[in-house]
Amino acid sequence: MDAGDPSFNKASNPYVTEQELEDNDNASSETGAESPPSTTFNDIKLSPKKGRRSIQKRVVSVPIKDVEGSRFKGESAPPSDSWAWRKYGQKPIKGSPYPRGYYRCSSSKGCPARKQVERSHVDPKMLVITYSCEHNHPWPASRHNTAAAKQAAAKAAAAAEASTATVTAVKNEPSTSQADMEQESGTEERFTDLTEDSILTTRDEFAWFGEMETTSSTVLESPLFTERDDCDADVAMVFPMKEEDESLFADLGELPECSFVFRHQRNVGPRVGIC
DNA sequence: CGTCTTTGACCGGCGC
DNA sequence: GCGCCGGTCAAAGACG
Repeated sequence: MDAGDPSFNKASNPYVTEQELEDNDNASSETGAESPPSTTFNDIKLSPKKGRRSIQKRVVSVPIKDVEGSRFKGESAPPSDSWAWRKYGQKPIKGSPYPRGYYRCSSSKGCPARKQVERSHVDPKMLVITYSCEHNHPWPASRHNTAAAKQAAAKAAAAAEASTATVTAVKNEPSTSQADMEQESGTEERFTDLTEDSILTTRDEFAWFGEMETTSSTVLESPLFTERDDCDADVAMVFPMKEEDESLFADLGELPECSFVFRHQRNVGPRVGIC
């Protein structure tokens, strides 16, 4: 995904919807209640005191049923991805029986990325995740490369023992339409697991993702971003499972039947597939 | 020992 | 102007 691919953006991607900024959470929650997982992109402006002029915000709704049995039962499970997140707060939200967790990117110092995780009060089976980051801010190294990452991986490894199968059982059955998309748009311009799944793509909206390639070699080292061919075939199955990787993907096993993937490809920005 | 989560307090924005 | 609410801070304890 680069400047040469203007078609691959939130406006053209049928799996991405935009919603009113002020209704980010509610909108996504409501959407999640009756529709497949949805995502939204928003550029927002925070108060000057925050020192952040332009914040990119993305709202993701994912089914949470698989999380029910995890250690996050009853909580808003922080979705796993390739980065480390540190929880810095939790607040009960008015109108919702579920608290909202506030997570900060801990993959690198000074990382401005944040995400909020909460259950949809409309549909408790849906998890609403809001990602936000400064516009164009370089995305940090994969959590593979941090102490926190190792610790998280260790935790994940423990959890993986009980859910290793889940890692590979993530629903990612290539659909006909998916295959078609692949052929039409090229293998590097598509996601897997599109059926009834939402997709996040990143271009200008999340340029800071795109900078990963230049800011962190560790990202490229991760099979998440190197096994492109495999990814094309099946997100859940494609990655060679080294121990470390298993740990990483063990987290995925805790996600609601979902493989949450940040893909980073040559000339193509990273993408997030929500299923 | 370093990093994490938890949790109450604090602050600022916004609506009335 | 006031109160409510969301977001963040920071201290304390837990964990590996």
